[in-house]
Amino acid sequence: MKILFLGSSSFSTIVLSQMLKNKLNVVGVITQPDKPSGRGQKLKANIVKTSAQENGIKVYTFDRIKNHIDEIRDIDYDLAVVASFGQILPQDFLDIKLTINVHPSLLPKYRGATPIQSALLNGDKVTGVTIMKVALKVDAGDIIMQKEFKISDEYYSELEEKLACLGGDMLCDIVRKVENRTIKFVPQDDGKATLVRKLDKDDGKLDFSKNKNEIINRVRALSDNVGCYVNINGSKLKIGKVRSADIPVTPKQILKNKKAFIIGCNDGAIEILSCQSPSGKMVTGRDYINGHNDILGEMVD
RNA sequence: CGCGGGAUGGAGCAGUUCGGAAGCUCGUCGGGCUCAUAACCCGAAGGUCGUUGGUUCAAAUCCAACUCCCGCAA
Repeated sequence: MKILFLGSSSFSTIVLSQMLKNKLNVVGVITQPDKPSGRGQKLKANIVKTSAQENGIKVYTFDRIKNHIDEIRDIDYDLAVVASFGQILPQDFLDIKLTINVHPSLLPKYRGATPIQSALLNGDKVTGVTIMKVALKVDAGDIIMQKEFKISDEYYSELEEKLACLGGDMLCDIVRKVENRTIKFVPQDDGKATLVRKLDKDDGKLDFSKNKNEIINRVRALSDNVGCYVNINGSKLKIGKVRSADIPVTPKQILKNKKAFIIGCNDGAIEILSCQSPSGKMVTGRDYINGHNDILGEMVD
């Protein structure tokens, strides 16, 4: 079965590599064109493109897929697999061949752009991967297969990788079902659907007047993608990893302790395990305190 | 040519404005104190201040070029 893959994020890359590991026959990859990014204005190839080329797969970069329908019709494929592509697929494309999507949530929960972050942000114990037929309405297509995944204490990137691998494995079964014509479609219950929006920098600001779990969940969900931060003495401090600390501290206050970087919150305290000041590298909380012992006892915002 | 910050003993930082004996908080090693400690006391080792060149009696500090690192914005 010849597969055409569409994706453009790190999640896509992992799904793709898992598919290749599972010996699925990926004949082509469609992704977004290179964009200027990073410092300077360097044109940076997106990771899906790089990864596909390394594996000798033909890559098509289409800014708007609806402008390239004829070219796609000329591609010889049987099934299109979409994973975090970032473009809404037009009906013209869906009419060509069966198109399925790998979505890292238990649909109809968390339709939209940030299913993984949302699960972490809400402190969910269980999430999962859904593979469904792509419909015009975003993430609303009929479900083909769904598997649960128990969340332990993963951060975003770890959970993303695990779910992407799970998705890549599920695709194996699905391809087999398509070949055997035993594939079944189950409509989603639109009444139970929730939609999650994109997150931006402001969502990464930590509020230490809130409870421990809320803060920790936010860091787990956002610190390694959008980024989490607090303001100390007027400058932003990026937060990497945190954990709960069993010491009573005034909310928002930095504990006067030279051995660890601990900030009080509503129901206890949070230890900052790693953080990064502007211009600096990500360092351990201990190292940060060593170089900035003047902030001990200060309040964060 | 998108904007900006940085490179100082093993770690994280100050010192650079206004050149003139290498400093802070830790770590390491040795010793002491304590029932005990993310506690304390004493002592020691460890740096050609990113690289190259320039100015100067004198450069971490001023000038020039280069290398590497990072934040923002996309």
